[in-house]
Amino acid sequence: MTDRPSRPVRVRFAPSPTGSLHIGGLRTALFNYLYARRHGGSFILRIEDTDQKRFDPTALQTLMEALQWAGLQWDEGPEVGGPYGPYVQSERLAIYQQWANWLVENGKAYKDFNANTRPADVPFDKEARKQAYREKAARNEPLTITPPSCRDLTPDEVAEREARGESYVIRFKMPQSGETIVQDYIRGEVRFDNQTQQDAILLKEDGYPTYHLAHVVDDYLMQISHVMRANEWLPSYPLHAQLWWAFGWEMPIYVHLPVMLNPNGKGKISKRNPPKDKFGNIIPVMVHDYIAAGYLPEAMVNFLTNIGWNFGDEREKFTQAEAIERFDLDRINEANSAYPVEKLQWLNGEYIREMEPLELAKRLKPVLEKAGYEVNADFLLKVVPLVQTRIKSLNDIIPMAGFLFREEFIPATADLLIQKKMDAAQTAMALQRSLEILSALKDFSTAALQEAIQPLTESLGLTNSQLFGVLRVAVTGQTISTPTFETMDILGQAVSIARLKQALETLRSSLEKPIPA
RNA sequence: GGCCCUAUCGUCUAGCGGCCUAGGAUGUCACCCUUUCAAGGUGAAGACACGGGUUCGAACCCCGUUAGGGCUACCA
Repeated sequence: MTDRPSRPVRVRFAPSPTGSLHIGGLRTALFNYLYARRHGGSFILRIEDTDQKRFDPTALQTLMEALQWAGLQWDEGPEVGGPYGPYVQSERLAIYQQWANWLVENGKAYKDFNANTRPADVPFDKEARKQAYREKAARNEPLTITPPSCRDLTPDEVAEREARGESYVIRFKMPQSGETIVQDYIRGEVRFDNQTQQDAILLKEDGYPTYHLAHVVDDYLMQISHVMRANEWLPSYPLHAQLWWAFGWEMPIYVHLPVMLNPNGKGKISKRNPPKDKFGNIIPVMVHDYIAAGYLPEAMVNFLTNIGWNFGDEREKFTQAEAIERFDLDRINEANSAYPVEKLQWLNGEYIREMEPLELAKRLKPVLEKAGYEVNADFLLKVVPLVQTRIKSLNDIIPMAGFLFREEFIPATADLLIQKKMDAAQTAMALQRSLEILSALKDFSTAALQEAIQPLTESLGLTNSQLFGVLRVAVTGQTISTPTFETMDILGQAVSIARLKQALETLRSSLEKPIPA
């Protein structure tokens, strides 16, 4: 098989709007998008909102925001429209009902009136669910209501029960013997024994379709050429294939993508059990958390493209345009992968470092403003070179250089001011002498500061690290900060000197205090 | 429990029967640079899950075991 498509490429991303976009969903969308662009095809966004219980009115907007942030513009779908709309499934109910009835009329599906045999709610939690299945199996109880007794009702019986106003669902008549052989682009042929299959519900009691029906009908009507979806759908693929065959429609190519697992490889990455990094920090799962955390869309896209697929040439860093040029289905991995967050950190840092300072400033501005700082563009541009190699995410600028944008200054305590192998008296002396020099300075530029202060290390018998460290903490209030002289330059002479004096005061009062026992 | 998928350094991956004494990246560690933190430079440690086949030859093909993941809903 080759991934040269035999018909116009039309792929879709079909999320269920239950919240913000999941990071795994973004990757699925991305693979679809890359493939569409690679072959000059169309990328379609379809909203699968057929579960009224999980309806979230804000989700659609958030979802589209996330896709747009990542630069995945859809050619057809909500807002942009298209020739095969509507693209929201809840607006297509009549279509699904029509086709469900067509299946019934043609003997491929049937009305099931046994609403009272509906199984109790399946536990949502994965472990609990698994446990429930195990227990049922141990008691030799049927796991589900198979086979439903309405499968072989006569037309008269059906008409009679319908006339009585009994509610029903429409179930698919799955073949009860033989096997269903399906083709997955990545895995090849997969076989399922039909005896292990059940008659899935296509149309619910409320008239809404299930995913199974809706996606087949829509993919047909929208002329989808490739169904690229997460591999958790593989077990229901035989159902879907049988549906295509029952309708007599030409099937698209199905591509079951590997999924992303928690960083420790245990379980699918999920927001319900948020994964943690090695420091115990929660790793975001939703795209919006990454936006809020200051990740760059270009880094995110690069990162995600590298999981389950790789660029080749041993290149880790590439643009989306470059990825489009050589994206192919044949090199998609079949195995799931643990979510490698640390690579995202690294890549994000790489993108920050190679960015034009002006561009970085533009992206940093809203972050600072969100933190409550007023930002002068020229001033920010002076700060950018000092933070560019030091931040891995946009938000890192707050702890690193937030003090430059704050009105109020939080002075350091004496123990922070005192550097390694120094005492309070020595530190005070260093500050005193520095103050004398700096007060007299006419030129307060980085180079001049360096030149003026440097000789002091020798006369005080200190290392650069010690003396500059004292000044750093005095001026920034932090032990980790932007470089000392550059920072003083930006802060200006008056502010710098005021802070040095303040530090000196802190040390003097600590010297006067009796040493605690 | 049943069914399905998967298995190369900690992690993401290259490899598609001889180019493999298994390559890259990240992470880790060491050293250099150094004004803290970074960045940068140099280097090190680190993997074909296991057992059978097939073959002159196997990380690559087949079978089994083990492990992981998924599905088993009137959720997608």
